[in-house]
Amino acid sequence: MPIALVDGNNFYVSCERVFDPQLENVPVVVLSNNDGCAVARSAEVKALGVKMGTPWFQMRELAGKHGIVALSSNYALYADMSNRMMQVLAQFSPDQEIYSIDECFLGLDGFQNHDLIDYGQQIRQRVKRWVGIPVCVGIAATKTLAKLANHCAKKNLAGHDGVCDVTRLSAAEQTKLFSGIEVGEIWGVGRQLSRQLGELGISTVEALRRADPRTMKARFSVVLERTIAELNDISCMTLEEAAPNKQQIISSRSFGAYVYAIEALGEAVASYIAIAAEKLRSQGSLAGMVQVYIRTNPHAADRPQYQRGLTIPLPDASDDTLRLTRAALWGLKRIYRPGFAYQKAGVALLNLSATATPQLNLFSQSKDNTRLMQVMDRINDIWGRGTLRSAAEGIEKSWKMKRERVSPGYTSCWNQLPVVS
DNA sequence: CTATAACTCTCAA
DNA sequence: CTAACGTTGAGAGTTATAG
Repeated sequence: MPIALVDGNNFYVSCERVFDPQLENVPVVVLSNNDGCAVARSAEVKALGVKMGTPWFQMRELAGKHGIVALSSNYALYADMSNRMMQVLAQFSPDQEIYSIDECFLGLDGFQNHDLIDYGQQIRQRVKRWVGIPVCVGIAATKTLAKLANHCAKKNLAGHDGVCDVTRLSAAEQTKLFSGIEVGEIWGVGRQLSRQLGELGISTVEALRRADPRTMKARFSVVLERTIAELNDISCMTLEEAAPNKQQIISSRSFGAYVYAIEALGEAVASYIAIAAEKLRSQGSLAGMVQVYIRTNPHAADRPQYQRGLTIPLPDASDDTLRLTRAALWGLKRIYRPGFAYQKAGVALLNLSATATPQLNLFSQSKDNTRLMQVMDRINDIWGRGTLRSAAEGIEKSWKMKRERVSPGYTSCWNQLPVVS
């Protein structure tokens, strides 16, 4: 019955520290794509009051004063470290749900005889020793409570140094613990709900736990009703071990500098299609519609604003990068307006269906380049993505995102390994 | 009218 | 020197549309 939620401590920062020990005990932030906002903060940075999502330019002064090291995000590195961590964690239970890049649930059915706090400590030690990443472990009867327990473990609200087992607490201890935690910490309770619950006088976990499920369902939603049940040890969310195929695949990015010309926008759109189509093929799906969208910078209030998207239905569902690209570029031509400073473009593949049973169209014109796509995927898998690509993606890619402080590909690129003498 | 498609809002990491 | 603020995906609920 018990479930553990294992979560890496400021995961991206910890990944960087594994390969550069000089970052240990130093304030470190990892920035989002385009070096925009802080997406991971070391404990030292959190102590300086830097909030999640703070734009880098806003904390620049503080960073200078306190020697904050800022790094561009290096997703190849984090994905690799994540895989290693998940493999180690899988050794601790036959039931694992990988929930995100840095956390997973472990089903602990049949482990009731173990000392779960001790088991949690073993998990922490092994991941630290074998992968180098510090993690915390929350244990409870439901996923929602396990997430909450993990929060307690991270904040060390219940002792036991990085592990919190809620099932071991008495009713009185639970009441005390939950009374001290804001509702917003609960999984599924975001900004809007926190505010509205607050207006009803429900501002702590304990208050929501005690709220009447029927009333709350009527006032808010089934989702909140389920959350309340989960807070009361009634499990409503099962462990999902196999990730289902995506229903939509999106690829979008901000540019390193403003883009004005449709030619550059087209290169970006073609590049994003290539990324999305690769994911599409890897899950064995076909796309029935292609969406393309462009926008100016909404934060630059003094500049003229423009934002538009278009969804293009395909005559036949396809996974052919070249066909999807043609559709997207056709759409781009329709929505493009000259004279604007574009900051971002994106594409989405929608209406996904399985490759095995393609919907046949009586009026089908062209055939997909199936073999070409297979060859392209193999080459790019071996030599890195973008090695073989359509000319539409462009060569220079002057629009590509800013990554001024990226760490080496420690685990993914031989010639970026630092030389130790 | 109903069934479904399309869109909006919220949440999460 | 200046300007500079992420990405991807899901689900629920609402609105628009087709038949």
